[in-house]
Amino acid sequence: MAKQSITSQDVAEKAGVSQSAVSRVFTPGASVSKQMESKVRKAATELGYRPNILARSLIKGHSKMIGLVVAYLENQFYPDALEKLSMALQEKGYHVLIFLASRQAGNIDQVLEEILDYQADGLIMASAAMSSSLAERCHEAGVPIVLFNRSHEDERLSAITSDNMAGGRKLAEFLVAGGHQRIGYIAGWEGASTQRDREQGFLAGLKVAGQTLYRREVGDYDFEQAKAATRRMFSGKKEQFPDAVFAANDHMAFAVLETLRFELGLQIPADVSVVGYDNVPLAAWPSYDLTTVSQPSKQMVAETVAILMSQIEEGTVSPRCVALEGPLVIRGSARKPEAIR
Amino acid sequence: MAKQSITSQDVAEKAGVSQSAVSRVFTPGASVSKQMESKVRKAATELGYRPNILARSLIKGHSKMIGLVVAYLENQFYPDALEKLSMALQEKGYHVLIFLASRQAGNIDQVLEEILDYQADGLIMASAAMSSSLAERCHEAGVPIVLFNRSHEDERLSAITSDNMAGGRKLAEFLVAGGHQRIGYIAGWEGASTQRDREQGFLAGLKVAGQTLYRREVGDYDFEQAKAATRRMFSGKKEQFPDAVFAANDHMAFAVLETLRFELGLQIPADVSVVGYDNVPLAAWPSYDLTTVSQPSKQMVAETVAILMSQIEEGTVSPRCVALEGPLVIRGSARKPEAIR
DNA sequence: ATGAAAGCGCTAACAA
DNA sequence: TTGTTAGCGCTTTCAT
Repeated sequence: MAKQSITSQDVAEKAGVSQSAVSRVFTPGASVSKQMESKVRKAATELGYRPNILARSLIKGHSKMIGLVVAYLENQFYPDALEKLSMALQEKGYHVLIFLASRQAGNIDQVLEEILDYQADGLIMASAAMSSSLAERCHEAGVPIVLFNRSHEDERLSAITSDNMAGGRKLAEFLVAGGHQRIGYIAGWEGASTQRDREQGFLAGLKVAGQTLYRREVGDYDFEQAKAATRRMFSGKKEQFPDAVFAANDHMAFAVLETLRFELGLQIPADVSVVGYDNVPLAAWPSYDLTTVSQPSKQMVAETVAILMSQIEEGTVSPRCVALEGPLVIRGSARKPEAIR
Repeated sequence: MAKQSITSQDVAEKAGVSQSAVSRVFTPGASVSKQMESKVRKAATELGYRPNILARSLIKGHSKMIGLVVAYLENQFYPDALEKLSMALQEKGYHVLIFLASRQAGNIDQVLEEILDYQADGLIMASAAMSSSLAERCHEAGVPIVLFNRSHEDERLSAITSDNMAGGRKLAEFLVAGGHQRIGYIAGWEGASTQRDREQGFLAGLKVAGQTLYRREVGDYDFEQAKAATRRMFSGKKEQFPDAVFAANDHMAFAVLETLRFELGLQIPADVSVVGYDNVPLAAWPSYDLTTVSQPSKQMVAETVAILMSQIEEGTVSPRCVALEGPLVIRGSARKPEAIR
């Protein structure tokens, strides 16, 4: 087994030129003559030579790798985002060093350090929190960080989200317009900015209509916990059940729907309306047909990559926070305003 | 912005020792005295020093990075596997450099080369095909490859799958025992070994019972295509509809269920039984309640990592092919044998 | 146990 | 345009 890889030196000898000539041929924008180019390339392909990126990175001071931290892959929003992010970065010549954060995020900082040890040029945090001391460290090391689908009070961090407040408000307005009077809310993980903002917007929307939250339970953005939350919310007298539920994301909304239909035997939306947030692919499947707010993930990814690139390439460390508005997607899981005319 | 990172030289100066002493402190298993250790560590933490892994990799000849190629993240089997794989590798001190293969897999080889340029110590191919010339290249470079959920005829490649033939057979036996007479099959992507093996096992199972396939359509492991395949399969006279369908994976089975219920108004399993393969989380949700074969993803991941580690660390390049058997998970989407007694 | 010195494979001045 | 030389930050002989 020939573990030894081919070096530029090998190519140089074969082509009868200097080692640096070989380097130049593989360095975009270096000055090489036509014949040198072809001579070297010939030798290189014959030997199967490819430059060692690690050595290049060591000199250039950048690795063309982006660290990506992501959790909750069960929530289909994230695999989808991961795919888009990875594709977009690849197009820019970057590659993704991934870390899956587990639920008990104790080890996150440690692994982030490891990612930094690999000289990652930037960091994307899709969900998951990091300590502000680490944020400090990254800042000092000149490694830009952008939060994806999370906002943060820290001045040094860029953050891309959808406009969760506006989205929450739209949902409230829609439910109110649909004639709902007893509106419940299944909260996500309380530590998440998405949870906070969606709820805040939702409450504001209700308030404008002179309503308040009828019931509230916490589902922690988790499927099983959302089922439990639903059971709690729909306990007691049937007449006092909520007539509408907003689950802070689609993933939980599915749990709500499953529980309502199959455990409590309720009709959707005749007995109770359900709305979610994210517009994951599943939301469009007829079984769920979920009314929800669409996260503009394509734009979110584009913004994320753009900010990262500008911070890396221009050395700009002026953090930007962007909240992209996403449309309300009206489907069949909630009674519509027209229906009550 | 202090883009300059702290080097072992900086630490050495601060601690008043040689640079190589610093290196030894951070090299597990090197001989350093207690006082040297503490002196260096003190200076290191004060400066916030961490070794540059790229430089280390350049010397050691390995990067502690594993390249991972994955596609079809909509099929929840893969996010789940990705998570497990990443976790398991992390525990071994490896990190994952990921590449999302797009459907039009033309560029796969190119990106694989890029991953190799990063001196990845090994490669995991979860789905997606690679040219045999590239496999050759990896072999020559001494980079072990293991196929995850795909088998391959190439001698040089290790491959971990579930026992797709056995799984297909179990499903056939189950449907036959359930009294079904007109059994249809929605095939996955014809280029995939999983598709081939599941179908082969399924056909063998039918044959034992004296049956043959009633209808067959191709769904390419894609949701929309599986819907179209279902429409084709259930066209014509209602009396001639299949009474059972095996979709080559759960992802397509969901499409079948949606189409049958909401477009054709059929009852499951009263009018037609549906079974899938993978046992993704969604299969357990009451809306689908899908009878399926479970892929033992935990064991598959463990085997994959074990093989990779042994090939990397021992330099063994004796490819192993493993097919792990997974149980039939009986739920409500298919008529059960008891029901016809 | 420690320091000096020689590279790992490459890029980037510097000459020529 | 090309070759020569000096490193990038680290590990690893080799002396001491």
